[in-house]
Amino acid sequence: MIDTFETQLREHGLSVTAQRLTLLQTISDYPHITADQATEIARKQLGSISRQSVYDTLNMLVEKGLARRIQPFNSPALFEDRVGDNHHHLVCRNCGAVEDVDCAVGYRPCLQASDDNNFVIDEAEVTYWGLCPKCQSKNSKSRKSTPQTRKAKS
Amino acid sequence: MIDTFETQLREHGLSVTAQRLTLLQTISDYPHITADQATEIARKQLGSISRQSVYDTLNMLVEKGLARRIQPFNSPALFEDRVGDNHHHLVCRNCGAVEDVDCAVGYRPCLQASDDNNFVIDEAEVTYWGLCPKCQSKNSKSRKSTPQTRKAKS
DNA sequence: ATCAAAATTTGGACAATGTCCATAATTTTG
DNA sequence: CAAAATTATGGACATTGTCCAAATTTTGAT
Ligand SMILES: [Mn+2]
Ligand SMILES: [Mn+2]
Ligand SMILES: [Zn+2]
Ligand SMILES: [Zn+2]
Repeated sequence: MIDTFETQLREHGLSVTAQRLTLLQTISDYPHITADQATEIARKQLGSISRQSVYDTLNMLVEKGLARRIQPFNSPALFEDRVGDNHHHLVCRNCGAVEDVDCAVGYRPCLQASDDNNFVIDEAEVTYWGLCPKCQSKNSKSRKSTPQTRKAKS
Repeated sequence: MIDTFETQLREHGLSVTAQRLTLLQTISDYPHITADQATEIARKQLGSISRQSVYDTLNMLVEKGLARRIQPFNSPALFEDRVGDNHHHLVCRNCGAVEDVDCAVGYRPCLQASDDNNFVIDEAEVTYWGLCPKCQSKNSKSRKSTPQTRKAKS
């Protein structure tokens, strides 16, 4: 799988470095991860990596279309490797949990704004706000930020 | 008009203070304003107001449904007084300009997620990303720095 | 109008997230 | 392998926002 990552990097004219390969693996394993969490995980692989490299790499991956960045209120940016399918996100107002949700209407329907004000639109980001099942029952008044610990994708 | 603001505050069980009246006026005058910009403007009215009061007040107005907060990537939170109509936003990737755009399909259509994962959804935030007319013509002169655009050592 | 309780405001410290910059190290090119 | 290009590093710095305890203002009841 790391091999595919190398190919992806080369196809985009990017140097192949251990840092980039590791971060590609990381966002593949942990969807909706913060830069900080990615740093922590990458460090277990690499021994060390600078914070700046993590930001540079994640930003660059987004730029190249190899990763996607979402930014819910009250949360640092989250990164994921699921790109190109224009999917959306459910975000819990209480605990910050994030879930993927497929586009409601079909292929990139949201790119049709009612009036584009002469903007050239390339993406529609949809965030559904609410309460996750756990926070509905717990009725918990607690917590505000700090994305919770995440489990790796199986 | 300040009178209406006073009524609004009382109806929500809130004390009426010069700071709150001024900020209500401010977000009415300047849609999509940052907390910092609001502070600057409010200070011209009031002489002084603490940063904390501005945040407290704006957050509280959002909480009470008297204001709305949007948070585009790479931008501080923006506040506006246009609430309850589920309108959306165009954001320029280059200069950050924000424009209102009415809901494409009708009344709160976006609250219909294809699969709600058992979340209780109360809002759908839609952000259309692209380039504003000005930035389309100006080309990439004022682009923000990315790993790719950073200068090599001199 | 006056007073005490409740609510709000203030300022300074602090936290979180992210970028800038110069230099060092690594990777790619030839 | 050496030169050139690219990338990584770390430390300073900027921005945005919150925490906290003391001071002030507002409210509600005499
Ligand atoms: Mn996702
Ligand atoms: Mn708006
Ligand atoms: Zn939750
Ligand atoms: Zn623009």
